[in-house]
Amino acid sequence: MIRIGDFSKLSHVTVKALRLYDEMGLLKPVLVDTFTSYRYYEFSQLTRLYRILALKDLGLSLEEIGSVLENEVSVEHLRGMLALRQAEIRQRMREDEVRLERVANWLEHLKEERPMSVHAVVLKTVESFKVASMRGIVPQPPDQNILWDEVIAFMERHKARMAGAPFAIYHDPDFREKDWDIEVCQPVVEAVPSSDKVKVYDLPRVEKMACVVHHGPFATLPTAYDSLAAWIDQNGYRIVGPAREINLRLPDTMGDQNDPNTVNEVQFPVEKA
Amino acid sequence: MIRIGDFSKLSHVTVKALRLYDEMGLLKPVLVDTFTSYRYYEFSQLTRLYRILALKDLGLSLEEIGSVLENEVSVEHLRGMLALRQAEIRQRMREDEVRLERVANWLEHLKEERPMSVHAVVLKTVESFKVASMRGIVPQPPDQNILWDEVIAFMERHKARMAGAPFAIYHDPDFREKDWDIEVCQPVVEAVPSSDKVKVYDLPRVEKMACVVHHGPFATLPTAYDSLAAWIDQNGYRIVGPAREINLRLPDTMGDQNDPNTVNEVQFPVEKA
DNA sequence: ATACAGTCTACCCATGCGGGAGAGTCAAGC
DNA sequence: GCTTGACTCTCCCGCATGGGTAGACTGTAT
Repeated sequence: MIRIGDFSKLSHVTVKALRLYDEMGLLKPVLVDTFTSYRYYEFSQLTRLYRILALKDLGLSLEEIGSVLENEVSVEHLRGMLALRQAEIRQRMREDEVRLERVANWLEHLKEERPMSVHAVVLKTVESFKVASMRGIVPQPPDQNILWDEVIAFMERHKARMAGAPFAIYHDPDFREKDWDIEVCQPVVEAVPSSDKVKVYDLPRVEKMACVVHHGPFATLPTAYDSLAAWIDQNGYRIVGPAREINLRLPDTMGDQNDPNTVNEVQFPVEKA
Repeated sequence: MIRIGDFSKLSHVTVKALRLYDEMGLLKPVLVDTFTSYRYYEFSQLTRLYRILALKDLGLSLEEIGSVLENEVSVEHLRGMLALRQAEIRQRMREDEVRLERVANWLEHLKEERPMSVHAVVLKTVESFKVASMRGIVPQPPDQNILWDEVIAFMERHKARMAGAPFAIYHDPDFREKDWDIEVCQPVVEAVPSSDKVKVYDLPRVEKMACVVHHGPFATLPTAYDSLAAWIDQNGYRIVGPAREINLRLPDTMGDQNDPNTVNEVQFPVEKA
């Protein structure tokens, strides 16, 4: 019978860990002195300890290891646990690859620019939600207020309640001089019947949406598009749908194109290329 | 100015997380009501929040993000942090590969055997330590007590203190019928001068030692070797040095080859093949 | 007898939040 | 003006696997 320190040296497992395993019931000392509470181990317990370490190496939690050691799990069950672990590890490796790519991308970027001058891009999942929308062809983006007037009137007529910031979807796949295909959308709380011009429907969920927030007058918005496009390219994604431009904070005076406090979010649905 | 719940919906960051970022100083609301303690945010703060998320995606801790955002770190420093992250991620991916291999190996094993009938193999690093050793050619392994007698006498003569379990190193690269090249070693606390027969020296550190504990009479020890060899092979390692057989618990009666309570640990230095 | 190394319990810490309790606040509908 | 329901606030606990420390014993060697 040996004391915990020697058992620790033997096994290369810290005393702290041994005490934890004792407490969790994974490895009880053969004897605990009633008066001093000293733990006493046997050499033969190394077998069990090594089993614990082996299972831990596989990535099982201490609790799982406990049930495996107590034969509380069938072979089938254990197989299931391991298969699950396998899937988890593979998942994490995939994530790590993506992360690695992103880090490399930043390092690349850091060569030229001040760290924080770049627009920060985030990927998020956008759930489905209900909008009142109107789509039409307008000469230039600022002319979309023709569409907005209709939607606003519609909202008031139906006493519909807004459920979020208004936004526009730019359906043209590429840049154009005139005749833009724009859909203006206002999220609504509950369904109201569509009218002739204004449709109410559920915008489908988007699995991966690359988003960037832009802060400044409208004229500077293209820089946000540039950053976003560059990020999408460099991180190995591709655009798979129309852009959304969300008006988080509208100009103080309606239609002022130069208000420096305007805030927009630009979004592109993307997929791994 | 919007409340925390709306800011949360906007950004897809939970209220809990926003409160944490506030507390950590990463993202302070523009206004906190003095009486109600309500937090009020601005749309334009989304930019900063997205920066936080982007840095978090790279794997930086919240604390690191804090210093980056406060411009407390130079571009060089940030580059260093990211390079470090890169190394960490690569390291983890390598580990995951090994883990994956091991899990697959277990799944393979589970087809045939009861889960716990296998010897549990662990890899550990063995630091350098001092031994009193004697090496010689003996007809059969049990004859190594000739060597032991010398070492024991030497220990007593020098009043040397033991620093661990005695063990034997089997220097023959393959199995043999007779004339085994065996070195018996007794770890000692401090250096004593070598004698003619018994040498005292530092056994070098071993980076990766594959170890298995065997519990049972000597005759059953070969099964431990089998398990260990199989594990080494299946996990993509190869043996790069002589085996060690550590006598954790010797037979109750000296030299009893059939004591069922004998405990040994078998070790092989290995390398990734 | 004394010194020193080993061991005990018990508590706080880390990470990035999630969950919940209990109390207070805001906006809308009547 | 009052009620109701949805928000929000501040604590506090939990997670997983121990690391670190303090204060009190204990065991062993000189």
